[in-house]
Amino acid sequence: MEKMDEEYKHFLETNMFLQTQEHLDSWGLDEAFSGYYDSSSPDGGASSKNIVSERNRRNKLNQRLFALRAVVPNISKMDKASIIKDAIEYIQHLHEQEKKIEAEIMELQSGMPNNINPNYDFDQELPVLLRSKKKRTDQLYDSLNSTNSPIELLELRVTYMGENTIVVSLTCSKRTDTMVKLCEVFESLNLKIITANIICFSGKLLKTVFIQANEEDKDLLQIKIQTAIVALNDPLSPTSI
Amino acid sequence: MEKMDEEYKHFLETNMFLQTQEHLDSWGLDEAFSGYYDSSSPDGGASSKNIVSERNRRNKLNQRLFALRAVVPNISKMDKASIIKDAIEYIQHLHEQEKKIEAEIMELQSGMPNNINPNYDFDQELPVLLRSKKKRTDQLYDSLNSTNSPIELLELRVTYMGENTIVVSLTCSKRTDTMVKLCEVFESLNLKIITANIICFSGKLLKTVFIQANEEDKDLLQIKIQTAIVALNDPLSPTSI
DNA sequence: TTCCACACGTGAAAC
DNA sequence: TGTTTCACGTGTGGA
Repeated sequence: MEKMDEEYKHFLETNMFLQTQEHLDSWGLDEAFSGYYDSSSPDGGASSKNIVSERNRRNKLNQRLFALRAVVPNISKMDKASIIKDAIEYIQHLHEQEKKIEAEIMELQSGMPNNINPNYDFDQELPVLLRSKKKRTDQLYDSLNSTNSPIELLELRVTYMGENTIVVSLTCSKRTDTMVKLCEVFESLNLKIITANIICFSGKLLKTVFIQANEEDKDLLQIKIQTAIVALNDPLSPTSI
Repeated sequence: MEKMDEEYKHFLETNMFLQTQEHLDSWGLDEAFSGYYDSSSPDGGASSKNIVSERNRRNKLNQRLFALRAVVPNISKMDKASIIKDAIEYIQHLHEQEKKIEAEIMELQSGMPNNINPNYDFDQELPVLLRSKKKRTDQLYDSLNSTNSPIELLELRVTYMGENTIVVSLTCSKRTDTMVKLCEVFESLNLKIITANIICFSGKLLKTVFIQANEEDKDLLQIKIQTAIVALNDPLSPTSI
């Protein structure tokens, strides 16, 4: 039995060579062989299903690792561990870069929150912030993509303007009840609103709200607005955090 | 011998439970045990080194996978394959995002060269851009930093909104004659202005202008506004381009 | 030769 | 129940 396993193993590896033309790739892309043993194993009976299952699992894992290698540039060593390591470093690199760019854009828009750029997704700008915040952001992302919600948020910016004033500027699709729901959101937050303004244009609603608040309240305010909109779009979801 | 292995295995897993307090994490973070078998295995001699080597290799791999899970948000399942899958999707997500942001900054930079951010290098983000553009950017940068100009432009965005309408949104410092000079600029450009609005706040002027124009005119309009402001600030310089 | 990385089969545990 | 996932020891082939 061991002899047969060995032969099968060699057969498999040899075929991998032929398939990938590179011995360094020998541990990936053998999904086509997953059904081989399966068809020739009505003899084993007992644990042969476990064998093929395990083999499929390993193949899947290697396939994933292969795919991971594909999306990460500058992979020096083809090592399994090295691939994961490079992927980690690459993600961290992207995080840093994102943080930099976020600071850049933050500064760019700090003086002028109510600019309109419809094809830009704002919540992708929050990179390595607090995990809870990120989670909430993702919930928001899911919620805003539900096309039947009254508020489809396209952009949200909260900027401190100095003199204890925060400017909230948001863009959303113009739908039925959007305007009233939007007002309800800001009503519910019990803010000290100095002045507010809504412009309707080109199927979009642009709302600008000047709020009396401290600079430290900026982030909290943004979170509160986001969660309020999410809760309004999807009252069933437990967005209590 | 198998019996002993089994016992050791159970011992290890039990300790993992105690260590991680969660059975889902049972396959990670056992680096502390890597030296255990090593010290108690002068008896085997032959292949026991291979055993401990293989164990170390597995531990390293699991550790890496654990670290990978840490840098990827939204990991739903703790599955090995799922972790890699989520990592792949996350990297692809970041790639898309990067592309978007690069386009965004491209637009920002081409439309608003007089932004101030000394500690960020645009050249890192824009690899093969035209050099002439960059040169012109520097010229404009010099012009805006003359603190005695009536218009110190802080931000300028020109966006096509659909329905033959372009929205110009700009921010500048509030100084003497800024408002009238700003109006003169837009007067001089002979545009089909639908509506315009200026908000003065916190030492800044925020001006929004809706202009009837085609989408193709967007970039040209942006340049015209920039050059008009520059020419207004420094009438002596030959900013005819 | 040793070292390293891998695929394999196997039993157990979790869902 | 069975299916899935895991760690383990082992043998193999390439540096």
